[in-house]
Amino acid sequence: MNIGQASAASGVSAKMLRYYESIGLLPKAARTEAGYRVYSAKDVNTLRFIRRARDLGLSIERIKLLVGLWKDRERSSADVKRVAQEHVTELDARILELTAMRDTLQELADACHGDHRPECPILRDLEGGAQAAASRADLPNHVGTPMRGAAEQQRRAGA
Amino acid sequence: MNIGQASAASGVSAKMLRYYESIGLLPKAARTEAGYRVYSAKDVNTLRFIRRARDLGLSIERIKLLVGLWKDRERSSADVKRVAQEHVTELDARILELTAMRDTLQELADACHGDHRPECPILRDLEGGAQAAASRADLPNHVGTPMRGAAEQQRRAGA
DNA sequence: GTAGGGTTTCCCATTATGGGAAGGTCAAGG
DNA sequence: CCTTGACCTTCCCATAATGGGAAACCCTAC
Repeated sequence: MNIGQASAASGVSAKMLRYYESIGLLPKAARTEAGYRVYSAKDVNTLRFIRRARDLGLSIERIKLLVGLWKDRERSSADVKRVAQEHVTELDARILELTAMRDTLQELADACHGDHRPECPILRDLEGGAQAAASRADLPNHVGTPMRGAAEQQRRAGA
Repeated sequence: MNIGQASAASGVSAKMLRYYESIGLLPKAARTEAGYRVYSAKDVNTLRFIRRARDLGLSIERIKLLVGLWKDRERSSADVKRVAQEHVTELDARILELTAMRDTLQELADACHGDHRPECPILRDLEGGAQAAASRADLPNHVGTPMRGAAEQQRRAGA
């Protein structure tokens, strides 16, 4: 199997196949005399595994761990579960952040007339954070001023 | 005001101040004879605006638009609202994706014993996507096989 | 043998951010 | 007046995962 065929069979682009090999997620593929990479059906299985793990949003680093556990007959399911659970925790955190942003922005947009006039609560809020935050302190589910920085810096660091 | 003071007053790092200037989000700052950047209270206002917009997850490109509208006395609130609404739409899409991932992974983790034994539904699922997808077709809120690719590719393209 | 399509490697770009080096500046204290 | 430490400057590098594209090579069918 050529790289193109392995790519088609696994749903992983040829570009990524080479990349995964280069970073050690995949072992170095065998080569033909001409230097073409050669893949087996077993390799395609691994690729599909990786593809599905990526679809679940797992990072390459975590996928490396999972592939290792997958190939290890002696693994404990606890190890696998821990990796999965860590990712769920991160997803939850990210979802909370995005939801807070979404809700705040939706509230502001709802309060905006959206007509030809220049008056706009969205800009007013961005302009005068603290004051505006006080004025919408009674609204539910918004990104409060004290929240800013902390969670945000986290997200940026993690991303 | 030096860059350090503007940074402290706005919550935007000095590094980012220079970066924003380099990409044209900020006008070129005035300089002292020695070449130090100089900022005014008005500049700090703009920086705070940008900071808050970033906290709401807006991209630099959209913030450029918003800053433009903000400074434009002739703007229509409809223009501002549209930009905000576009971002809400993207946030919603991302939240849906992450939630689907989260739910699928949580279901798999819940089904995993998490003990010393190697048997693990998580790995089984990653291994045999199609079959596993069929076996959990009755479960709610999971990442269905037909969903994969489409939404995922979108996310990756957009990210 | 030649055309067309697959492959290889290498470099570049993306997004927004931080780290760090080498060197200039400024203010306070000796 | 000179030193010291804190600040500033620019420039390069790194991040995560992916795509784009060029130049050169290979293979197969006609």
